[in-house]
Amino acid sequence: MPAPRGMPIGLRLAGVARDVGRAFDDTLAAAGGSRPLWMVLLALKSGAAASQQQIADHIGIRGATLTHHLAGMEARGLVVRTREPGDRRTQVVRLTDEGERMFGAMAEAAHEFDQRLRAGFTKAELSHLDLFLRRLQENAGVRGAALPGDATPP
Amino acid sequence: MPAPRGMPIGLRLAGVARDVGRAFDDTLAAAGGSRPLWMVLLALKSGAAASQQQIADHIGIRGATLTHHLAGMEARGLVVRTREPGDRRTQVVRLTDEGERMFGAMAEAAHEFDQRLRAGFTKAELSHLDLFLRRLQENAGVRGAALPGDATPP
DNA sequence: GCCTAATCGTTTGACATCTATTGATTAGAG
DNA sequence: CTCTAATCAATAGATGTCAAACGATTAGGC
Repeated sequence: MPAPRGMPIGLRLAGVARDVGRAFDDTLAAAGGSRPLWMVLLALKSGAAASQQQIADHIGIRGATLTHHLAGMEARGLVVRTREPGDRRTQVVRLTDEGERMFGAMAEAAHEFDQRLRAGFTKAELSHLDLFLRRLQENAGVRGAALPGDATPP
Repeated sequence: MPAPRGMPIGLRLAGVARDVGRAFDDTLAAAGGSRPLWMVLLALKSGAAASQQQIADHIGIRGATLTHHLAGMEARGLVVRTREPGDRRTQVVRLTDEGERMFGAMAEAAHEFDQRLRAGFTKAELSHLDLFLRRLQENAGVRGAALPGDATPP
């Protein structure tokens, strides 16, 4: 059977993402939140998403998963869900004042983490890394969710 | 509060890894397996790990998680766990013939997937990508598990 | 030999995620 | 207006993962 020559790039990616993700989880936990919570807050604050459907698409998770997260966040007083008047299937999600404060606390932590990740990278290297990652995503053949900073899809 | 300038690199990494991982999961599922199962088989076949402790360290998951995976694999007849004679705390894990066959089926699928991921990359680019990913891992400050292809740690 | 600390694997419970299904609502055709 | 198909969110169950706690075993000091 074929033995992969050199390190399978997918394994490297998964391993690094796991480790970086764990560190980020710890960072967000220290700020009182969690990664799913941060992603929801970020989607709402960025204005890229307002309905549950949009948030789930934006983050790249399933609607069922988001329902669970929002249930917890609403119970915690961070968001409020209301039915959209023109289409009662749709739940619109809005941040509460407490949610705004939570975002602020986590945004600072997230920014510092990002700066930390960038240590030792030149602008050109970051640009190349971004390009490489996108190419991997395309090669995998899965159409990923739009992420903050991506050009708005048509 | 500081707004991250440009796309946070950690989010890009997490998003791409999620998408690539999902595609890999689908690939392995089509071959009759799953990613955790593949990682365990790979660790055993590579000779890098024999005890549960070693496998968990090698893959980068907790011992509790591995216990669950191995329970399923043993029930499926893919592995056999035995107590090491010189230290009865330690479980040694061995592949069965069925486990060998499963590995063969999945190795081919994994190899093709890896080739697919590498499409459009030059050797130099792959080398740079590997370097960048390792740097991210170091920057995150989490000592990751040794992965197949890494130099053996002292 | 006795005791304490460390190690290994297992069990329990919680979190995040997905698939499949369901109920409510809306869209579109006739 | 009626009916079918599509959409949105919620529910239930399964998978993968982790932390904490536990029991069994080993290591090391006295």
